[in-house]
Amino acid sequence: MRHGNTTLRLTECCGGRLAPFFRQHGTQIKVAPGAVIAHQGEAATKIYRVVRGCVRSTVYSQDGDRKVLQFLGAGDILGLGNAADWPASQEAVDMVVLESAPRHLLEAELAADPDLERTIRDCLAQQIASLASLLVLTAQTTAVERVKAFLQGFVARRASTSFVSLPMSRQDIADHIGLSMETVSRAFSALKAQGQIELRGANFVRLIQSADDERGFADAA
Amino acid sequence: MRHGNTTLRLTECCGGRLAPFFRQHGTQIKVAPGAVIAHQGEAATKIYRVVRGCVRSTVYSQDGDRKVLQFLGAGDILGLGNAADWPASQEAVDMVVLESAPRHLLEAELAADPDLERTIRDCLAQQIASLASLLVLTAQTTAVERVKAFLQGFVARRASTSFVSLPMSRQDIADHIGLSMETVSRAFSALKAQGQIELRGANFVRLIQSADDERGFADAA
DNA sequence: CGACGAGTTGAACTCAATCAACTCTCGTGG
DNA sequence: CCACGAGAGTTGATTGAGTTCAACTCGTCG
Repeated sequence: MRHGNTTLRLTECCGGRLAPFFRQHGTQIKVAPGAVIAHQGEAATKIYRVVRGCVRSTVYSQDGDRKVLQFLGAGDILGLGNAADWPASQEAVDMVVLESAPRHLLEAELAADPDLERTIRDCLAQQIASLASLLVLTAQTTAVERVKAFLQGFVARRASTSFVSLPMSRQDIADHIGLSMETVSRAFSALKAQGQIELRGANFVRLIQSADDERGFADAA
Repeated sequence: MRHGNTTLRLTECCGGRLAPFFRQHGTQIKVAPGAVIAHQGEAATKIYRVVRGCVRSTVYSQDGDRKVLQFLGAGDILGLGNAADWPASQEAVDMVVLESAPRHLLEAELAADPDLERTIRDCLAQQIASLASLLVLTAQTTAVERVKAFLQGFVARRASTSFVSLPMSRQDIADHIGLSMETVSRAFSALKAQGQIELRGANFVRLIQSADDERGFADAA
């Protein structure tokens, strides 16, 4: 089965354009690895912008099953959807620095600045595209393909040809792409054995460009 | 970890509030079952509102694998994301009636009416929730559970306690929830055998309320 | 009526989940 | 400084749910 890579890229889309807003109204906070920034179901009164580190959006079902919807990095925004409550928990993967601002200030700003509305709509559309990509990725057949596609998507955002840090655990990746931790680990080993990736420790990867890494999806929504 | 239930409900959210816009600017068209309303990748110059029938948003990958992102019904809007191209193909499942309007007219309207912006943002947020639910549903373990959850989600939108029409094929459902057609069929049979659903032909279902269905996917809100 | 497509059912197989053992790294305290 | 322990990650063996291929049924439309 031939699959193109599913570009995961979201983000940095309107994050950049919201930077002035946060510079004006935001206060900076620091969150320790594993700590929860916002609980699923809680009232969402603030919005955040990731300055540094990696955040995972996680949905929990009744029985404790986890699903990681996305990993957010520098420039990404949390809390743009205008639901009253957080639809997912937002958790720090590593040491995270955030800018936070009250939601109502954004609403005020929006009323004044129509361009900002457009920006936010773009950002939401981007998020839709990102989730759609994840759905397609999840539908991809083999575990190795899924893991490879995930890595390509994640690394693409860094645009680096050398080693890239994977701050999240194997379990996080597993819960993201719908596999067990062991299978993810095996897929890493397989990709390494096939010469498709290089590992330094468990948390630094480098993708080896192979000839048939044609481009796959244009995203956007 | 106790977390709230995962609301599946999408749609009819802002569709209704866009009705006046379409009444003013829209023209009505009719699309035959199976016909394509918009091709993935094509320029998106129009937006549509479903008046009657069922539309599926489908993403195709290079090798022809299909993923059905969502089924849209009366009141739902196609083409709200402001990407230049359609991110997915929009296809008529059964006989569909649509209202269509040029995109630029909506843009013009938006500039004039700030409430409309808000409406659209709500609708996009809703779509994000819907995709997130699908991701969680896909992560759910067994095939039978997935099919049951799909049916509950689909029927919930009709709010009917009697038989509901399932316009889409087993293959459509399979491509939606990430199973093979045969497995979907088997799941239908199993649910029927367990007395959880009733079938009239292959395309009419009735859910049998069971005691422990209260908490499962009740959407509320 | 006949035929075609959609749906169902059956049987064999396969890939990932699961359970379990083991390694590696890193941080703590003797 | 080294021993120890804890947690993350890897690897192995087994099992099972879902895929696949194939036969068959059913309903619909010419």
